[in-house]
Amino acid sequence: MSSLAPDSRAPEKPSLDGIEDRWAQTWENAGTYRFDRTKTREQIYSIDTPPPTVSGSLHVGHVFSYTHTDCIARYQRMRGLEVFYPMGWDDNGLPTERRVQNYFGVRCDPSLPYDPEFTPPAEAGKDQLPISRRNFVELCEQLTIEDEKVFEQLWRRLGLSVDWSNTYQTIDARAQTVSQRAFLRNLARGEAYQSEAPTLWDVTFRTAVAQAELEDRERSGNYYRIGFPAPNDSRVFIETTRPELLAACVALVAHPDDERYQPLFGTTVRTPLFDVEVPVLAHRLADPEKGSGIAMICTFGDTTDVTWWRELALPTRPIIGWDGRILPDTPDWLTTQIGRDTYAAIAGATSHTSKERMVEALTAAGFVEGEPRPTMQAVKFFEKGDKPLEIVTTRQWYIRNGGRDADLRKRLVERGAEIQWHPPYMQARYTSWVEGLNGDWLISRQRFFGVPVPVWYRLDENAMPIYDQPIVPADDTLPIDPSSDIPPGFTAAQRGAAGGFAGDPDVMDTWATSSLSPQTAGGWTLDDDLWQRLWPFDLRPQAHEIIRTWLFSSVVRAHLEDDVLPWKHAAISGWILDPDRKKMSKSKGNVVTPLGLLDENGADAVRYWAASGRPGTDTAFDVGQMKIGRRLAIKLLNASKFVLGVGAALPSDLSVITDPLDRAMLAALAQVVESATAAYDDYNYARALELTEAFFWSFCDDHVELVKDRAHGTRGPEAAASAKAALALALSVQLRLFAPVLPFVTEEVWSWWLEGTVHRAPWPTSADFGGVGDGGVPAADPAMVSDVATVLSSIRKAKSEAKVSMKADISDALISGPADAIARIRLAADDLIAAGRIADLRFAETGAYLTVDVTLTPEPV
RNA sequence: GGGCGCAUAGCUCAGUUGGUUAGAGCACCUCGUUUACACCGAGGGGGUCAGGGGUUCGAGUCCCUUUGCGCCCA
Repeated sequence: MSSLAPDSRAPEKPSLDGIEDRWAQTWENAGTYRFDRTKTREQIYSIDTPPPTVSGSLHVGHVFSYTHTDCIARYQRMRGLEVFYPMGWDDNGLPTERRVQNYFGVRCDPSLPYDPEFTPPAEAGKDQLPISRRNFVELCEQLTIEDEKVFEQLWRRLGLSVDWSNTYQTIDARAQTVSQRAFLRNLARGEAYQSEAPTLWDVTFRTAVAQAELEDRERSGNYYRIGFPAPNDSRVFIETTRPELLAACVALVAHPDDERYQPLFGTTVRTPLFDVEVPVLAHRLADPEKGSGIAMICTFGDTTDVTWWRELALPTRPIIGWDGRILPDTPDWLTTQIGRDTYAAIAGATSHTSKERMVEALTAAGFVEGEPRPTMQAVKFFEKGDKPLEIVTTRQWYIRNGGRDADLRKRLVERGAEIQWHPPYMQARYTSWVEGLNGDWLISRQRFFGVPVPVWYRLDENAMPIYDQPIVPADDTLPIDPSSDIPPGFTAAQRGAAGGFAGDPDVMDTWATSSLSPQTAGGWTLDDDLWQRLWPFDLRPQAHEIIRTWLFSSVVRAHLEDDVLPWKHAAISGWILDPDRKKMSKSKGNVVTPLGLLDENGADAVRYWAASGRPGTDTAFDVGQMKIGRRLAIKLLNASKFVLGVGAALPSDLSVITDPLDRAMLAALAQVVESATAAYDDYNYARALELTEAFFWSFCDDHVELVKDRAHGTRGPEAAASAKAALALALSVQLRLFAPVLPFVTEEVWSWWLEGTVHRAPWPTSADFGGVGDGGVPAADPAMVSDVATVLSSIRKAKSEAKVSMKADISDALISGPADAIARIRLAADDLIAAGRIADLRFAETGAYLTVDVTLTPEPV
């Protein structure tokens, strides 16, 4: 137990004003949350803090979920564990690139040389200024540093107990080293590989995207019914929403059981206008109910086309370029004049324009039957994009994640079952995602601001890359940038030359680096001493919408590298909903500024609201809940001022607490300690807060009122000493119970009368109450607390109904009820007489429930 | 289409392995300024626990089913 300060220093008029800045500064100066790396793994609680995307806007959801983690961190710290609680910034990737483009009015053109003198225009112009990749990356770094400051300021205001001497960026040298090293080890073990394959492609950003980044969106379209010339002057009608891909058609397909088309299987038809002979094939994925029941397969219109193409071993006839436009050169599979002329009409056009032109041409030539039929269809989009994805064949890097390997997939599903999920049902998200994987994890991106893929390629005599055997850097040279660094055994002059080398131009996707956040923060391969003290981590806190990306990819990396889970626990936070139960988002214009909330309500109040949200549960944004939190914080100040004002001090010996009511109150508090601890151990900070708060209010309303008179010494020094010791002990315990949620006000009150910081004080246990044995306070019967409270409440009710002051005198009161309850209440008779101003208090052992009959003393007129 | 979750007072939500009379706060009404607290306190009204069926001595809680909402996967 902390030693007692000689004099309490409770101010005359306690206030929350100014305490946030004062304590934030004190904690920083004292290193209160600094991580002590001399502790061993058993003494440490390690947190894999989510690195927020700093280029994104500050959101009240950030405040919400990071508060949850901080409550857990503070609890574990008070439990005596050394908490590893770093902060990372996720700054690479598309959001930053887009922000830099808009902020500075530039765009990256990798073909341009680096300009060391470059300074961005003072104001973003109408047309984006093309700059070199290195200049672009420098602007990204410049801007993210500013963004990080804003985030850090918010976190400090909120009182996160992060060790601010331990931060990282997902683009910094450490993250690059870790990401590249992990990748190269994946490569050496055959877990990373490259493949030239059909890839989902965002034409706006001109990069490949992964399965985890897709989302379906409903789009309206039109079915066009198009007749394919078949033998004997007949026609086979297909219905398609994408007639612009007709030139890419490689086959028609129907379900094997579809009797309408069974006679056609094995025959060929010709594509209208393009006049290419294509086979009619059977495949189970063809839906007889959809359109005419027979579909054209193009390379590639959607992911089903890819499946058909692969399983039916069809040729590749791509016509969509990386920019989403129809390729300019006439393909060689178009051999007839009409075919080449038709193509010439769409070459270079956008898909929208080429669709119009194809429909026009097909209609004019009589191949379209009937009118277009409107339809709604699910179209795949990049989650950050706003144009439908195309599928183009590109060379990309992949990491095996079970998407093409049933055994690995099974192992990864089992890994998910080993995680302790909070709440448990979130495991289902993980399992359904892993079981639905249909390909390996595509990690390369044709972008600029990211960790470079750390390989080079030899160039053949025609200066074409030889991809089979990439040149890898020496491990001790990491991190490298293959676009500026030279591979071993080559000279700078050989870059791009026949017989020379070329660097891989791609960067890794954000998830390929952030999946290594524990490795980056924990010093994997860079600081083995630290790493051994942290790994595997204890906790991954995160939001549920990124279970399929961040959580799963982190499990994959740890599984492949160390054959372990990266953490024991995953705490999944819910979303913030606006009062209309809609998800809050920037685009809906219903976002509240977190700093404004903190200014208006105070950090403890905002934290109180956040901590009231159950783990994993979506929670309504509710300023009212913050007002309650603020009221609670003020109540803590005032109640503490009273307790200390009567001269209460922690007893050196609990035996001075002799009064049965004091002992019963402490016994009840001991139960709260036990329940709140169990709730925290279950990561349920909300439950722990609720239990603590409920006790605190009754402590203030009932216990303090009951013992006030006795504590002032009206019934002798021993009776007063018992009351004051019990009040002080109860206050100390309650401050510690509240500390994880309300770090500022609890620290303020702690500083009035106790040494050190409440945030390193021991979490309360039965030892605070003298142990659980016969000598300990918990041996008292907590039922006395509720019995006496019931009587006090009845007395107040009588006065309230008589519309008199609580100070009014009672001439006599009769308490009736079961014998055991009466016996308990008799023990507090003197306190009840004083609190109720009762002249004559009597008891009767009758009735099943407690009742109180009150006669008020007539007021003198 | 498959799965997960939610539905309790006007509102926001608790309610632990099934167990006395279902709770809290806000809002509303009434009262009270009392040497911790007016950034306050006390008291009060308000519920067919979404509907239906079942298990049980006993169901807000467990099972089945219907409806509505949200999300995940396809």
